[in-house]
Amino acid sequence: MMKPNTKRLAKVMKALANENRLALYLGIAQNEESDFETPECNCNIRDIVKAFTLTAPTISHHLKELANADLIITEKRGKFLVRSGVQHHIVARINRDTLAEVEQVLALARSG
Amino acid sequence: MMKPNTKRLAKVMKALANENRLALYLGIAQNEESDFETPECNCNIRDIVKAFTLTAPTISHHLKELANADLIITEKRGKFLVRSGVQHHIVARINRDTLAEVEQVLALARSG
DNA sequence: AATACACTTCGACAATCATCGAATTGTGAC
DNA sequence: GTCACAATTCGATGATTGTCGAAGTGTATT
Repeated sequence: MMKPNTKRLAKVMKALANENRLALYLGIAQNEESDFETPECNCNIRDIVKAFTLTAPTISHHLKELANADLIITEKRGKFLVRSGVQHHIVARINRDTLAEVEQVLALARSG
Repeated sequence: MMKPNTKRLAKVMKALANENRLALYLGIAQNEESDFETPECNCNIRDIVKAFTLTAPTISHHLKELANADLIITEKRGKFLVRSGVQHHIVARINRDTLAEVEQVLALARSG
């Protein structure tokens, strides 16, 4: 079994080590599934973020951190439809490869 | 499915978010299996620690942090056999319950 | 072009953290 | 009791982090 890249893994863990950032990540996980592919989705970051008390700069910072650890993939979408309330700029989804990486190492730890 | 306790989970992640501490944790995982139950084991913390460049206080700090996040369980063992080179004070093993907790949340994130 | 949002970048600041050396405590050997 | 070694506790210190408000950028509506 390959020795895990602790440096890289630690970076991923660090990205999940902040309560708000973790909640953000899990929030994205819950929303992405149904909405990401549909163009009319109102599943942009904003919808998730509304539940947080953090300011926009902080959210932006956290998102960058998650993306930087390859935990999420973000996309800008330029569809504005203010009248109908659909105005999404950024959508995010979970990067399953990274998730799998982490799970693999943990499984390795479990079995010695 | 129960909403994950993000506060607690973030604490666990934080304990794994430092490269050295993560390596320590994985090192324990690798060693515990074979040695923890045998009384003649030379699988004490010291053996693992030898590979690190960190000083004793730092190791102690990291171990406490891991234990505090319920990631490992430590035990003091008072067996000294200096002649034969076996002198172990502390042995540690992985807490599988916590590991399972983490894996569960990640699985939840994977499946949306 | 002017307005309206959504988001990012840029300092700034307090809080937390990783690490160390020195001193202390604990445990077994002699 | 004393010696040797293992581990912890106690500051101290430099580095990193989470958060913010202010200012800037981009994009679409009017």
